[in-house]
Amino acid sequence: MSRDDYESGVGRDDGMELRVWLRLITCHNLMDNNVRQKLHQDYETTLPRFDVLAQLHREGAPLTMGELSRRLMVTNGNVTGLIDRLAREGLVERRPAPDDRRRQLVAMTDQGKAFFEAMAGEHQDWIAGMTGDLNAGELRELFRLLGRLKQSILTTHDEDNSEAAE
Amino acid sequence: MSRDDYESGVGRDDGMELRVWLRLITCHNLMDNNVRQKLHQDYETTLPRFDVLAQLHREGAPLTMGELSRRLMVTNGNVTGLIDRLAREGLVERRPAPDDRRRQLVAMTDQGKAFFEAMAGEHQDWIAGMTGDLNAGELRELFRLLGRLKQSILTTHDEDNSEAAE
DNA sequence: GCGAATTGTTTTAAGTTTAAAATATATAGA
DNA sequence: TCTATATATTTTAAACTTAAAACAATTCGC
Repeated sequence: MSRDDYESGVGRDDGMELRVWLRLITCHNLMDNNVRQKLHQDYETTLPRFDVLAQLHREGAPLTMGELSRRLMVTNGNVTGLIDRLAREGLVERRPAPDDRRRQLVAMTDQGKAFFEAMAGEHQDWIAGMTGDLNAGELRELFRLLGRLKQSILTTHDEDNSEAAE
Repeated sequence: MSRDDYESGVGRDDGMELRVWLRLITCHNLMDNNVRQKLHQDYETTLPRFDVLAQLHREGAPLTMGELSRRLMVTNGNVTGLIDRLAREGLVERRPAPDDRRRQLVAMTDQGKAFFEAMAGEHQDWIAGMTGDLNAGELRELFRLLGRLKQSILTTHDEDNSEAAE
């Protein structure tokens, strides 16, 4: 089932840029939906919550709301709601930052750390499973080209902030 | 600003699969957020609505709710709400399918077609701009590798439906 | 120090999204 | 036919997400 997807019906003369973009969306959606569903079924949690815990776990220290917002590439208000729910579950806790009373530090609880570590290994297996057909060389080359794309996006797409100087 | 992103803090010994996945998420988020913001600023519309119109425009004919759901890779209920809002804006209209009274056909109105076509060219320019640093060979290779990834995902991630046979 | 601009977070309103249940119609088998 | 099963869509409740406004605290320039 679901042979069709985002790419279906792309005209044969669309630019290569658009075709790359549509295929990237397809891959993202397929993997994203798969991970989301497994987190729901196996751990009764959601991908955004997993992502917050992953950032905190990798940092190994509390992060501010704003830093989480930047790393997850979502708005501040979004993070507020996510942390509310994670705190209600007992997986993280808020602490006032000692040096700046505007800031909130978000720290994982022991329970949150244990919960994330229980998921993390399986999560990596899911990803490895889905990328299993690609050999090491293909993975490296894909990684390299995505790095090129990332740099291209970051250097190109900032021509709109032209009124910042006044 | 926003030098940090989803990838920051990846341990140096994480598998290459995970690193590819994180970088793919980063590229997707960067481009997705950029397109979303431009659609909002320039056309006062949203990416999901653009996506629905794009599918209808490419098909060149009405699509059922279910077919839209499959192509956009979102749930049926999601499409119901999207079509409600697009219909309220006068950009699409619902029609009962002639042969099957369960089905709803969704057709673009003339207004919807004109609106999409006004956006489509600029949309392609946005994508081309963001991918501008990659030459034709890199784009082709990225397209090919994403195709390999897509096939890998589709062939691998279906080992969970083991109770369907009884 | 004081006031203005900046930075960090939350709130608000609207839209998006999912999973699950409900509804309606069609199809297949006894 | 009649009933069970399957398919197509909508509804529901909760969560996610954004943009914009509001609020709070800091920093900067005088």
